[in-house]
Amino acid sequence: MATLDEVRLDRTSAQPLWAQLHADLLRRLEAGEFTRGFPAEGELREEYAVSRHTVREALRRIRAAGLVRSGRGRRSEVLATTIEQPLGTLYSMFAEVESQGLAQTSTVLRCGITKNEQAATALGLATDTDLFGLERVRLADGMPLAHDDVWMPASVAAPLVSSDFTRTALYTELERHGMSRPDGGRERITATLLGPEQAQQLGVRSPTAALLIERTGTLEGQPVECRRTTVRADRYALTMSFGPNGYHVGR
Amino acid sequence: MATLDEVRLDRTSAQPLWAQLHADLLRRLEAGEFTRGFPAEGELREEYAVSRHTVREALRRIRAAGLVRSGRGRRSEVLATTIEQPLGTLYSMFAEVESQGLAQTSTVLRCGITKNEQAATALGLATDTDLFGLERVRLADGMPLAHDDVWMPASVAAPLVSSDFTRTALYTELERHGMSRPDGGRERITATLLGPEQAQQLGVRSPTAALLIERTGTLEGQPVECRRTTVRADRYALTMSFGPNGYHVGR
DNA sequence: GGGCAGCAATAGTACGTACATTTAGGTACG
DNA sequence: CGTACCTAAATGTACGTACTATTGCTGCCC
Repeated sequence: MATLDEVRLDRTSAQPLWAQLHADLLRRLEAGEFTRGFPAEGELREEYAVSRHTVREALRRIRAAGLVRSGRGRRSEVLATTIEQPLGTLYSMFAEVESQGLAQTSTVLRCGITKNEQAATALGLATDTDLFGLERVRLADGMPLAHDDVWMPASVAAPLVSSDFTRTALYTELERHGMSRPDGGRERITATLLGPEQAQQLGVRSPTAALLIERTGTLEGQPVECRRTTVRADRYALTMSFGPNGYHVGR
Repeated sequence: MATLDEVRLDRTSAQPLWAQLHADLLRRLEAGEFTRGFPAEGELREEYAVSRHTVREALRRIRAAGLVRSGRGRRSEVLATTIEQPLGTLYSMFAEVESQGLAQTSTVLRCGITKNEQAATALGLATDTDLFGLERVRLADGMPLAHDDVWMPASVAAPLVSSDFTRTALYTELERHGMSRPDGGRERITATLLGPEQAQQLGVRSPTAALLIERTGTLEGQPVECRRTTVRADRYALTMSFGPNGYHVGR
Protein backbone atom coordinates (compact mmCIF):
# COMPACT_ATOMS: atom_id res chain seq x y z
CA MET A 1 0.00 0.00 0.00
CA ALA A 2 3.04 2.19 -0.02
CA THR A 3 3.74 2.22 -3.73
CA LEU A 4 0.52 3.73 -4.94
CA ASP A 5 1.92 6.82 -6.55
CA GLU A 6 5.48 6.76 -7.81
CA VAL A 7 4.88 9.55 -10.27
CA ARG A 8 5.76 12.49 -8.08
CA LEU A 9 9.14 12.97 -9.75
CA ASP A 10 9.50 14.49 -13.21
CA ARG A 11 12.50 13.07 -14.99
CA THR A 12 12.16 15.53 -17.86
CA SER A 13 12.32 18.51 -15.53
CA ALA A 14 15.29 20.80 -15.53
CA GLN A 15 15.40 20.35 -11.77
CA PRO A 16 17.57 17.46 -10.61
CA LEU A 17 15.80 14.39 -9.30
CA TRP A 18 17.40 14.81 -5.88
CA ALA A 19 16.09 18.39 -5.66
CA GLN A 20 12.55 17.26 -6.41
CA LEU A 21 12.87 14.48 -3.87
CA HIS A 22 14.34 16.90 -1.35
CA ALA A 23 11.45 19.31 -1.81
CA ASP A 24 8.88 16.55 -1.49
CA LEU A 25 10.48 15.20 1.67
CA LEU A 26 10.50 18.67 3.21
CA ARG A 27 6.82 19.03 2.34
CA ARG A 28 5.98 15.68 3.89
CA LEU A 29 8.09 16.43 6.95
CA GLU A 30 6.27 19.69 7.51
CA ALA A 31 2.93 17.95 7.00
CA GLY A 32 3.85 15.71 9.90
CA GLU A 33 3.86 12.56 7.83
CA PHE A 34 6.98 11.18 9.48
CA THR A 35 6.21 11.78 13.13
CA ARG A 36 6.09 8.02 13.68
CA GLY A 37 9.47 7.45 12.01
CA PHE A 38 11.41 8.53 9.00
CA PRO A 39 11.55 6.15 6.03
CA ALA A 40 14.70 4.16 5.43
CA GLU A 41 16.84 4.85 2.37
CA GLY A 42 15.66 1.65 0.74
CA GLU A 43 12.03 2.51 1.25
CA LEU A 44 12.48 5.95 -0.30
CA ARG A 45 14.44 4.37 -3.13
CA GLU A 46 11.53 2.05 -3.84
CA GLU A 47 8.79 4.61 -3.29
CA TYR A 48 10.26 7.19 -5.63
CA ALA A 49 11.92 4.69 -7.97
CA VAL A 50 15.31 6.36 -7.89
CA SER A 51 18.79 5.12 -7.07
CA ARG A 52 20.15 5.07 -3.57
CA HIS A 53 22.63 7.75 -4.60
CA THR A 54 19.79 10.14 -5.44
CA VAL A 55 18.07 9.40 -2.16
CA ARG A 56 21.25 10.09 -0.25
CA GLU A 57 21.84 13.33 -2.12
CA ALA A 58 18.44 14.56 -0.94
CA LEU A 59 18.89 13.18 2.57
CA ARG A 60 22.28 14.83 2.84
CA ARG A 61 20.60 18.24 2.72
CA ILE A 62 17.85 17.26 5.10
CA ARG A 63 20.44 16.08 7.56
CA ALA A 64 22.49 19.23 7.07
CA ALA A 65 19.41 21.29 7.92
CA GLY A 66 19.19 19.44 11.21
CA LEU A 67 15.77 17.99 10.48
CA VAL A 68 16.77 14.34 10.85
CA ARG A 69 19.72 12.52 12.33
CA SER A 70 21.12 9.30 10.92
CA GLY A 71 23.76 6.80 11.82
CA ARG A 72 25.04 3.43 10.87
CA GLY A 73 22.67 0.68 11.69
CA ARG A 74 19.76 2.72 12.94
CA ARG A 75 16.94 4.33 11.04
CA SER A 76 16.90 8.05 10.59
CA GLU A 77 15.29 9.95 13.42
CA VAL A 78 13.16 13.04 12.95
CA LEU A 79 14.45 15.92 15.04
CA ALA A 80 12.28 18.74 13.74
CA THR A 81 9.64 19.12 11.09
CA THR A 82 10.23 22.69 10.00
CA ILE A 83 13.27 24.76 9.33
CA GLU A 84 13.09 27.34 12.06
CA GLN A 85 13.75 30.72 10.54
CA PRO A 86 16.01 32.63 12.83
CA LEU A 87 14.33 35.99 13.25
CA GLY A 88 16.84 37.64 15.51
CA THR A 89 17.54 37.87 19.19
CA LEU A 90 14.25 39.59 19.87
CA TYR A 91 12.22 36.79 18.41
CA SER A 92 14.19 34.18 20.30
CA MET A 93 13.85 36.12 23.54
CA PHE A 94 10.10 36.23 23.38
CA ALA A 95 9.96 32.64 22.20
CA GLU A 96 11.94 31.75 25.30
CA VAL A 97 9.38 33.53 27.49
CA GLU A 98 6.61 31.65 25.75
CA SER A 99 8.39 28.32 26.19
CA GLN A 100 8.52 28.93 29.93
CA GLY A 101 4.75 28.90 29.88
CA LEU A 102 4.32 32.58 30.68
CA ALA A 103 1.36 34.38 29.11
CA GLN A 104 2.50 37.21 26.89
CA THR A 105 0.36 40.34 26.80
CA SER A 106 0.91 43.96 25.91
CA THR A 107 -0.22 47.37 27.05
CA VAL A 108 -0.69 49.40 23.89
CA LEU A 109 0.51 52.98 24.37
CA ARG A 110 0.12 54.08 20.76
CA CYS A 111 -1.15 52.42 17.59
CA GLY A 112 -1.82 54.40 14.46
CA ILE A 113 -0.55 56.16 11.38
CA THR A 114 1.69 59.16 11.91
CA LYS A 115 4.90 60.62 10.58
CA ASN A 116 8.25 60.01 12.27
CA GLU A 117 11.35 61.52 10.78
CA GLN A 118 13.83 59.27 12.56
CA ALA A 119 12.04 56.02 11.77
CA ALA A 120 11.43 57.03 8.14
CA THR A 121 15.14 57.66 7.69
CA ALA A 122 15.96 54.29 9.20
CA LEU A 123 13.55 52.67 6.73
CA GLY A 124 15.13 54.53 3.82
CA LEU A 125 11.97 56.56 3.11
CA ALA A 126 11.25 60.26 2.73
CA THR A 127 10.94 61.97 6.12
CA ASP A 128 7.28 62.90 5.53
CA THR A 129 6.17 59.37 4.62
CA ASP A 130 3.16 58.03 6.52
CA LEU A 131 4.21 55.32 8.95
CA PHE A 132 2.36 52.80 11.03
CA GLY A 133 3.59 53.09 14.59
CA LEU A 134 2.99 50.72 17.49
CA GLU A 135 4.26 51.41 21.00
CA ARG A 136 3.74 48.81 23.68
CA VAL A 137 4.87 47.63 27.06
CA ARG A 138 5.24 43.89 26.82
CA LEU A 139 4.33 41.83 29.82
CA ALA A 140 5.12 38.24 30.77
CA ASP A 141 2.44 36.96 33.10
CA GLY A 142 1.58 40.57 33.93
CA MET A 143 5.15 41.49 34.81
CA PRO A 144 6.66 44.24 32.60
CA LEU A 145 9.41 42.78 30.43
CA ALA A 146 10.16 45.26 27.69
CA HIS A 147 9.19 48.53 26.10
CA ASP A 148 8.72 48.10 22.37
CA ASP A 149 8.43 50.79 19.71
CA VAL A 150 8.03 49.60 16.13
CA TRP A 151 7.52 51.47 12.86
CA MET A 152 6.54 50.14 9.45
CA PRO A 153 5.66 51.86 6.18
CA ALA A 154 1.94 52.69 6.19
CA SER A 155 1.78 51.50 2.59
CA VAL A 156 2.43 48.02 3.95
CA ALA A 157 1.05 48.00 7.46
CA ALA A 158 -1.99 50.31 7.25
CA PRO A 159 -4.48 47.42 7.74
CA LEU A 160 -3.00 46.83 11.19
CA VAL A 161 -4.36 50.03 12.77
CA SER A 162 -7.61 48.31 13.65
CA SER A 163 -5.91 45.29 15.20
CA ASP A 164 -5.91 44.62 18.92
CA PHE A 165 -2.34 44.05 20.01
CA THR A 166 -2.99 43.46 23.69
CA ARG A 167 -2.85 39.71 23.13
CA THR A 168 -1.66 39.28 19.57
CA ALA A 169 1.88 39.35 18.22
CA LEU A 170 2.68 41.77 15.42
CA TYR A 171 3.88 39.09 13.05
CA THR A 172 0.82 36.96 13.64
CA GLU A 173 -1.34 39.93 12.75
CA LEU A 174 0.81 40.63 9.70
CA GLU A 175 0.30 37.11 8.41
CA ARG A 176 -3.42 37.26 9.15
CA HIS A 177 -3.60 40.12 6.67
CA GLY A 178 -1.72 38.15 4.05
CA MET A 179 1.63 39.86 4.55
CA SER A 180 4.96 38.16 5.15
CA ARG A 181 7.12 38.66 8.17
CA PRO A 182 10.64 39.96 7.62
CA ASP A 183 13.07 37.39 6.27
CA GLY A 184 16.22 39.12 7.40
CA GLY A 185 17.59 42.17 9.08
CA ARG A 186 20.10 43.67 11.44
CA GLU A 187 20.12 44.20 15.16
CA ARG A 188 22.26 46.44 17.30
CA ILE A 189 22.45 45.50 20.95
CA THR A 190 23.71 47.86 23.60
CA ALA A 191 23.01 48.82 27.18
CA THR A 192 21.19 51.90 28.37
CA LEU A 193 20.31 53.64 31.57
CA LEU A 194 16.55 53.80 32.14
CA GLY A 195 15.09 57.27 32.62
CA PRO A 196 12.37 57.86 35.22
CA GLU A 197 9.52 57.53 32.73
CA GLN A 198 10.69 54.25 31.14
CA ALA A 199 11.66 52.89 34.55
CA GLN A 200 8.14 53.47 35.76
CA GLN A 201 6.69 51.80 32.65
CA LEU A 202 8.84 48.74 33.28
CA GLY A 203 8.19 48.72 37.00
CA VAL A 204 11.73 49.25 38.22
CA ARG A 205 13.31 52.07 40.18
CA SER A 206 15.04 54.71 38.16
CA PRO A 207 18.80 54.21 37.94
CA THR A 208 18.67 50.75 36.32
CA ALA A 209 20.51 49.26 33.38
CA ALA A 210 18.55 47.74 30.52
CA LEU A 211 19.31 46.10 27.20
CA LEU A 212 18.52 48.25 24.19
CA ILE A 213 17.91 46.38 20.96
CA GLU A 214 17.59 48.40 17.77
CA ARG A 215 16.38 46.35 14.91
CA THR A 216 15.77 46.80 11.21
CA GLY A 217 13.81 44.04 9.56
CA THR A 218 13.91 43.47 5.82
CA LEU A 219 11.74 41.59 3.38
CA GLU A 220 13.52 40.58 0.21
CA GLY A 221 16.16 43.18 0.93
CA GLN A 222 13.70 46.05 1.46
CA PRO A 223 13.55 47.48 4.98
CA VAL A 224 9.99 47.06 6.28
CA GLU A 225 10.39 47.32 10.03
CA CYS A 226 12.26 49.61 12.38
CA ARG A 227 12.11 48.68 16.02
CA ARG A 228 13.54 49.86 19.31
CA THR A 229 13.10 47.56 22.26
CA THR A 230 14.20 48.21 25.82
CA VAL A 231 14.43 45.03 27.86
CA ARG A 232 14.65 44.72 31.62
CA ALA A 233 18.11 43.33 32.23
CA ASP A 234 17.45 42.28 35.80
CA ARG A 235 15.18 39.46 34.69
CA TYR A 236 16.08 38.66 31.10
CA ALA A 237 19.28 38.09 29.16
CA LEU A 238 20.30 37.01 25.69
CA THR A 239 22.00 33.67 25.44
CA MET A 240 23.78 32.28 22.48
CA SER A 241 25.84 29.22 21.80
CA PHE A 242 28.44 28.89 19.11
CA GLY A 243 30.53 26.17 17.63
CA PRO A 244 32.32 25.12 14.48
CA ASN A 245 29.05 25.30 12.60
CA GLY A 246 28.05 28.82 13.55
CA TYR A 247 25.87 30.58 16.02
CA HIS A 248 22.66 29.67 17.67
CA VAL A 249 20.77 32.36 19.54
CA GLY A 250 18.78 31.23 22.53
CA ARG A 251 18.80 28.14 24.73
CA MET B 1 55.83 15.14 -11.72
CA ALA B 2 52.55 15.25 -9.94
CA THR B 3 52.30 11.59 -9.00
CA LEU B 4 55.41 11.28 -6.89
CA ASP B 5 53.78 10.33 -3.63
CA GLU B 6 50.43 8.56 -3.69
CA VAL B 7 50.93 7.06 -0.25
CA ARG B 8 49.43 9.79 1.88
CA LEU B 9 46.18 7.89 2.47
CA ASP B 10 45.96 4.96 4.85
CA ARG B 11 43.40 2.45 3.69
CA THR B 12 43.67 0.45 6.89
CA SER B 13 42.83 3.44 9.06
CA ALA B 14 39.55 3.63 10.91
CA GLN B 15 39.12 7.08 9.40
CA PRO B 16 37.31 7.11 6.08
CA LEU B 17 39.34 7.78 2.98
CA TRP B 18 37.36 10.92 2.24
CA ALA B 19 38.12 12.27 5.72
CA GLN B 20 41.83 11.75 5.24
CA LEU B 21 41.65 13.38 1.84
CA HIS B 22 39.57 16.21 3.28
CA ALA B 23 42.13 16.83 6.02
CA ASP B 24 45.01 16.78 3.57
CA LEU B 25 43.30 19.19 1.21
CA LEU B 26 42.62 21.57 4.09
CA ARG B 27 46.27 21.37 5.08
CA ARG B 28 47.42 22.09 1.53
CA LEU B 29 44.89 24.90 1.16
CA GLU B 30 46.12 26.55 4.31
CA ALA B 31 49.72 26.09 3.18
CA GLY B 32 48.83 28.14 0.12
CA GLU B 33 49.52 25.32 -2.31
CA PHE B 34 46.49 26.06 -4.45
CA THR B 35 46.76 29.82 -4.85
CA ARG B 36 47.36 29.34 -8.58
CA GLY B 37 44.34 27.13 -9.04
CA PHE B 38 42.60 24.26 -7.34
CA PRO B 39 43.13 20.76 -8.77
CA ALA B 40 40.38 19.20 -10.84
CA GLU B 41 38.50 16.19 -9.55
CA GLY B 42 40.29 13.94 -12.02
CA GLU B 43 43.70 15.17 -10.94
CA LEU B 44 42.91 14.55 -7.28
CA ARG B 45 41.52 11.16 -8.19
CA GLU B 46 44.78 10.26 -9.88
CA GLU B 47 47.07 11.85 -7.30
CA TYR B 48 45.47 10.11 -4.32
CA ALA B 49 44.45 6.97 -6.21
CA VAL B 50 40.86 7.02 -5.01
CA SER B 51 37.54 6.97 -6.80
CA ARG B 52 35.83 10.12 -7.99
CA HIS B 53 33.11 9.49 -5.42
CA THR B 54 35.65 9.75 -2.59
CA VAL B 55 37.11 12.90 -4.06
CA ARG B 56 33.66 14.46 -4.32
CA GLU B 57 32.81 13.48 -0.74
CA ALA B 58 35.85 15.41 0.47
CA LEU B 59 35.24 18.31 -1.90
CA ARG B 60 31.63 18.55 -0.78
CA ARG B 61 32.79 19.55 2.68
CA ILE B 62 35.39 21.96 1.39
CA ARG B 63 32.74 23.62 -0.74
CA ALA B 64 30.31 23.70 2.17
CA ALA B 65 32.92 25.50 4.25
CA GLY B 66 33.08 28.17 1.56
CA LEU B 67 36.74 27.55 0.79
CA VAL B 68 36.27 26.80 -2.90
CA ARG B 69 33.49 27.31 -5.38
CA SER B 70 32.74 24.90 -8.21
CA GLY B 71 30.41 24.77 -11.14
CA ARG B 72 29.70 22.78 -14.22
CA GLY B 73 32.36 23.11 -16.83
CA ARG B 74 34.82 25.23 -14.94
CA ARG B 75 37.57 24.26 -12.54
CA SER B 76 37.07 24.85 -8.86
CA GLU B 77 38.08 28.26 -7.65
CA VAL B 78 39.78 28.98 -4.34
CA LEU B 79 37.84 31.54 -2.30
CA ALA B 80 39.65 31.36 1.02
CA THR B 81 42.42 29.31 2.55
CA THR B 82 41.36 29.13 6.18
CA ILE B 83 38.11 28.37 7.94
CA GLU B 84 37.21 31.35 10.06
CA GLN B 85 35.92 29.94 13.31
CA PRO B 86 33.16 32.04 14.80
CA LEU B 87 34.25 32.48 18.38
CA GLY B 88 31.33 34.40 19.76
CA THR B 89 30.28 37.98 20.12
CA LEU B 90 33.32 38.84 22.19
CA TYR B 91 35.71 37.73 19.52
CA SER B 92 33.81 39.57 16.85
CA MET B 93 33.67 42.71 18.95
CA PHE B 94 37.43 42.88 19.41
CA ALA B 95 37.98 41.92 15.79
CA GLU B 96 35.81 44.89 14.89
CA VAL B 97 37.99 47.18 16.98
CA GLU B 98 41.07 45.81 15.28
CA SER B 99 39.55 46.26 11.83
CA GLN B 100 39.03 49.92 12.60
CA GLY B 101 42.78 50.22 12.90
CA LEU B 102 42.79 50.83 16.63
CA ALA B 103 45.71 49.44 18.63
CA GLN B 104 44.55 46.96 21.26
CA THR B 105 46.41 46.86 24.53
CA SER B 106 45.63 45.72 28.05
CA THR B 107 46.36 46.75 31.58
CA VAL B 108 46.93 43.53 33.52
CA LEU B 109 45.39 43.69 36.97
CA ARG B 110 46.01 40.09 37.94
CA CYS B 111 47.68 37.12 36.26
CA GLY B 112 48.46 33.94 38.13
CA ILE B 113 47.29 30.67 39.62
CA THR B 114 44.77 30.85 42.43
CA LYS B 115 41.58 29.20 43.53
CA ASN B 116 38.17 30.61 42.69
CA GLU B 117 35.10 28.80 43.85
CA GLN B 118 32.67 30.49 41.47
CA ALA B 119 34.81 30.01 38.35
CA ALA B 120 35.64 26.42 39.24
CA THR B 121 31.94 25.64 39.52
CA ALA B 122 31.29 27.25 36.14
CA LEU B 123 34.04 25.09 34.65
CA GLY B 124 32.57 21.98 36.22
CA LEU B 125 35.57 21.40 38.50
CA ALA B 126 35.99 20.89 42.23
CA THR B 127 35.86 24.19 44.09
CA ASP B 128 39.46 23.87 45.33
CA THR B 129 40.96 23.23 41.88
CA ASP B 130 43.89 25.45 40.92
CA LEU B 131 42.87 27.92 38.25
CA PHE B 132 44.74 30.27 35.99
CA GLY B 133 43.17 33.72 36.33
CA LEU B 134 43.72 36.78 34.16
CA GLU B 135 42.11 40.12 34.91
CA ARG B 136 42.61 42.97 32.49
CA VAL B 137 41.28 46.31 31.38
CA ARG B 138 41.26 46.24 27.61
CA LEU B 139 42.07 49.45 25.81
CA ALA B 140 41.51 50.51 22.21
CA ASP B 141 44.07 53.15 21.28
CA GLY B 142 44.54 53.84 24.99
CA MET B 143 40.82 54.36 25.64
CA PRO B 144 39.29 51.87 28.10
CA LEU B 145 36.89 49.56 26.31
CA ALA B 146 36.20 46.63 28.60
CA HIS B 147 37.01 44.93 31.85
CA ASP B 148 37.85 41.29 31.29
CA ASP B 149 38.14 38.52 33.86
CA VAL B 150 38.94 35.07 32.54
CA TRP B 151 39.58 31.76 34.29
CA MET B 152 40.96 28.51 32.89
CA PRO B 153 41.98 25.23 34.53
CA ALA B 154 45.60 25.52 35.70
CA SER B 155 46.21 22.02 34.36
CA VAL B 156 45.72 23.48 30.91
CA ALA B 157 46.78 27.10 31.18
CA ALA B 158 49.62 27.02 33.74
CA PRO B 159 52.30 27.88 31.14
CA LEU B 160 50.58 31.21 30.57
CA VAL B 161 51.49 32.73 33.94
CA SER B 162 54.81 33.98 32.58
CA SER B 163 53.25 35.55 29.48
CA ASP B 164 52.99 39.29 29.00
CA PHE B 165 49.39 40.10 28.15
CA THR B 166 49.75 43.86 27.80
CA ARG B 167 49.98 43.50 24.02
CA THR B 168 49.19 39.87 23.33
CA ALA B 169 45.80 38.21 23.03
CA LEU B 170 45.02 35.23 25.22
CA TYR B 171 44.27 32.91 22.33
CA THR B 172 47.45 33.87 20.51
CA GLU B 173 49.41 33.01 23.63
CA LEU B 174 47.50 29.75 23.98
CA GLU B 175 48.42 28.70 20.48
CA ARG B 176 52.04 29.74 20.99
CA HIS B 177 52.17 27.13 23.74
CA GLY B 178 50.70 24.47 21.48
CA MET B 179 47.19 24.57 22.90
CA SER B 180 43.99 24.98 20.91
CA ARG B 181 41.55 27.79 21.35
CA PRO B 182 37.98 26.88 22.31
CA ASP B 183 35.91 25.49 19.46
CA GLY B 184 32.53 26.28 20.94
CA GLY B 185 30.74 27.68 23.91
CA ARG B 186 27.92 29.74 25.30
CA GLU B 187 27.50 33.39 26.01
CA ARG B 188 25.00 35.20 28.14
CA ILE B 189 24.56 38.88 27.40
CA THR B 190 22.88 41.26 29.75
CA ALA B 191 23.17 44.83 30.97
CA THR B 192 24.59 45.99 34.25
CA LEU B 193 25.04 49.16 36.22
CA LEU B 194 28.70 50.04 36.74
CA GLY B 195 29.82 50.46 40.33
CA PRO B 196 32.22 53.24 41.29
CA GLU B 197 35.31 51.02 41.06
CA GLN B 198 34.57 49.52 37.64
CA ALA B 199 33.42 52.90 36.36
CA GLN B 200 36.75 54.37 37.31
CA GLN B 201 38.62 51.51 35.64
CA LEU B 202 36.68 52.10 32.44
CA GLY B 203 37.01 55.85 32.65
CA VAL B 204 33.33 56.75 32.92
CA ARG B 205 31.33 58.41 35.67
CA SER B 206 29.59 56.12 38.06
CA PRO B 207 25.92 55.57 37.24
CA THR B 208 26.48 54.19 33.72
CA ALA B 209 25.06 51.19 31.94
CA ALA B 210 27.39 48.60 30.45
CA LEU B 211 27.07 45.32 28.59
CA LEU B 212 27.95 42.27 30.65
CA ILE B 213 28.99 39.22 28.67
CA GLU B 214 29.42 35.97 30.55
CA ARG B 215 31.06 33.32 28.48
CA THR B 216 31.94 29.67 28.80
CA GLY B 217 34.30 28.35 26.14
CA THR B 218 34.57 24.65 25.41
CA LEU B 219 37.09 22.50 23.61
CA GLU B 220 35.68 19.24 22.32
CA GLY B 221 32.78 19.60 24.70
CA GLN B 222 34.92 20.18 27.79
CA PRO B 223 34.63 23.64 29.39
CA VAL B 224 38.08 25.24 29.36
CA GLU B 225 37.35 28.91 29.76
CA CYS B 226 35.08 30.98 31.98
CA ARG B 227 34.98 34.66 31.24
CA ARG B 228 33.19 37.75 32.44
CA THR B 229 33.56 40.84 30.35
CA THR B 230 32.07 44.25 31.07
CA VAL B 231 31.95 46.45 27.98
CA ARG B 232 31.42 50.18 27.84
CA ALA B 233 28.05 50.58 26.19
CA ASP B 234 28.46 54.26 25.39
CA ARG B 235 31.02 53.53 22.70
CA TYR B 236 30.54 49.92 21.67
CA ALA B 237 27.61 47.73 20.72
CA LEU B 238 27.00 44.27 19.39
CA THR B 239 25.61 44.08 15.90
CA MET B 240 24.24 41.06 14.20
CA SER B 241 22.54 40.40 10.94
CA PHE B 242 20.24 37.51 10.27
CA GLY B 243 18.54 36.01 7.29
CA PRO B 244 17.09 32.77 5.98
CA ASN B 245 20.51 31.14 6.31
CA GLY B 246 21.18 32.00 9.91
CA TYR B 247 22.95 34.58 11.99
CA HIS B 248 26.04 36.54 11.44
CA VAL B 249 27.50 38.38 14.41
CA GLY B 250 29.29 41.59 13.61
CA ARG B 251 29.37 43.91 10.61
C1' DG C 1 13.38 -13.60 33.73
C1' DG C 2 17.82 -12.14 32.37
C1' DG C 3 21.66 -12.35 29.59
C1' DC C 4 24.02 -13.61 25.52
C1' DA C 5 24.54 -14.98 20.60
C1' DG C 6 23.16 -14.59 16.18
C1' DC C 7 20.69 -12.37 12.52
C1' DA C 8 18.49 -9.01 9.74
C1' DA C 9 18.06 -4.28 8.77
C1' DT C 10 20.27 -0.01 7.95
C1' DA C 11 23.37 3.66 7.02
C1' DG C 12 28.37 4.50 5.85
C1' DT C 13 32.10 3.77 2.78
C1' DA C 14 34.04 2.89 -1.67
C1' DC C 15 34.30 1.32 -5.98
C1' DG C 16 32.58 1.30 -10.94
C1' DT C 17 30.02 3.35 -15.19
C1' DA C 18 27.59 6.56 -18.27
C1' DC C 19 25.71 10.65 -19.90
C1' DA C 20 24.35 15.77 -19.44
C1' DT C 21 25.51 20.38 -19.14
C1' DT C 22 28.38 24.10 -18.95
C1' DT C 23 32.63 26.49 -19.68
C1' DA C 24 36.76 27.81 -21.99
C1' DG C 25 39.61 27.71 -25.64
C1' DG C 26 41.03 26.84 -30.24
C1' DT C 27 40.10 26.79 -35.15
C1' DA C 28 38.10 27.76 -39.34
C1' DC C 29 35.75 30.80 -42.06
C1' DG C 30 33.82 35.06 -43.64
C1' DC D 1 40.23 40.67 -37.34
C1' DG D 2 36.18 39.19 -35.39
C1' DT D 3 32.64 35.91 -35.17
C1' DA D 4 30.75 31.45 -35.14
C1' DC D 5 31.32 26.83 -34.49
C1' DC D 6 33.41 22.83 -32.71
C1' DT D 7 35.90 20.31 -29.28
C1' DA D 8 37.93 19.14 -24.98
C1' DA D 9 37.63 19.47 -20.25
C1' DA D 10 35.33 19.85 -16.13
C1' DT D 11 31.65 19.35 -12.93
C1' DG D 12 26.79 17.76 -12.17
C1' DT D 13 23.56 14.11 -12.32
C1' DA D 14 22.24 9.36 -12.11
C1' DC D 15 22.67 4.79 -12.34
C1' DG D 16 24.88 0.29 -10.72
C1' DT D 17 27.51 -2.92 -7.25
C1' DA D 18 29.75 -4.54 -3.08
C1' DC D 19 31.31 -4.63 1.40
C1' DT D 20 31.55 -2.80 6.35
C1' DA D 21 30.10 -1.24 10.73
C1' DT D 22 26.58 -0.54 13.75
C1' DT D 23 22.14 -1.10 15.67
C1' DG D 24 18.21 -3.30 17.40
C1' DC D 25 15.61 -7.26 17.62
C1' DT D 26 14.73 -12.21 18.10
C1' DG D 27 15.23 -16.31 20.06
C1' DC D 28 17.75 -19.52 22.59
C1' DC D 29 19.87 -21.04 26.75
C1' DC D 30 20.85 -20.84 31.50
